[in-house]
Amino acid sequence: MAENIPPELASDLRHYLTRLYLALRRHSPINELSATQSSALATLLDHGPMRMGELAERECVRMPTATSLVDVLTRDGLAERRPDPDDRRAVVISLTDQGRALIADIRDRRDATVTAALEQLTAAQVAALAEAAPALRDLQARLENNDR
Amino acid sequence: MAENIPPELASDLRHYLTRLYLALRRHSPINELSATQSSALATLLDHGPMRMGELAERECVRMPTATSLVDVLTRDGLAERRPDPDDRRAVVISLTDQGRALIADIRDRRDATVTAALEQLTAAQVAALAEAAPALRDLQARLENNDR
DNA sequence: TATTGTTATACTCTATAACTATA
DNA sequence: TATAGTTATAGAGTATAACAATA
Repeated sequence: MAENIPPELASDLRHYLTRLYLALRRHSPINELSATQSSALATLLDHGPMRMGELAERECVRMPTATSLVDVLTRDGLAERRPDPDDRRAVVISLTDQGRALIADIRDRRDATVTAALEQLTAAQVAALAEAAPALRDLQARLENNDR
Repeated sequence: MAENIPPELASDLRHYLTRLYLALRRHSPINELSATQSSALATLLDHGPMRMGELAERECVRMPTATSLVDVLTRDGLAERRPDPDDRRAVVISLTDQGRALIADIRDRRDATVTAALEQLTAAQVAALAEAAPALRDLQARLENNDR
């Protein structure tokens, strides 16, 4: 494990990461979906149909919040509730074809935005980012784990 | 400028950055300040007293939002309004000593959280992150600029 | 009894529109 | 008339508490 952490690194990373997220978020498609909604759709796309409780947990929200979120997605034809055949208390949330197409399209356009920004960096900077990507993933995992 | 962007890099970075932000955000001090409030305090700490309109612009919110945010900060003794001596329509927002101490303390604790996670990575990973930090800063700047 | 989900209610954050006071 | 800020109002997102149906 690392021992000599450069003194400013934690502060710099926290600052840049926060700003990057806000910049990315500002590129969220206006007039289409909120960040909350697109996050839920992406979770459903990546992990398949799931029960309300699992969706709430993955999105780090409480059940009533998930209920009202799914209400909106259902109203807009992006997701649907079905009864769970194994447990009549439960519902299973799944994407509609329209929901699947929309979130895939949004992802493509967001990736294109980041690619366009990357193209304005130097080749060395892009290489540094590619080198650091796995460390970013692990850093995130550590933060999540230290959390719970 | 870079030309050959690795195909998965944009997608990976977007994903890790989003998750990292959410993980960092979850470490926000509970029962103390919301993300919105601490962001405003940090802006006031970094840039000194400013008028309501400037605070709104820096926080990327509209004026009524800034007004109610400052209402809360004032109510809690973290900031204060003063008349602008040069323009009797305007107010100047400044931190109180209590607000300054609180935001400095929050920053220190957030940095400590990130440092603790960094210490669990390998030395090579920490080096890769330190190497990539300037590129993260520039990537953010490009995204902001492409935006406006 | 315990669990799954919904309903009721409330607070924060955000916005637009209308207003007041001053420039 | 234009600008700085506030007030009025509304909608999204979040929470806790209380409830219904089922396990």
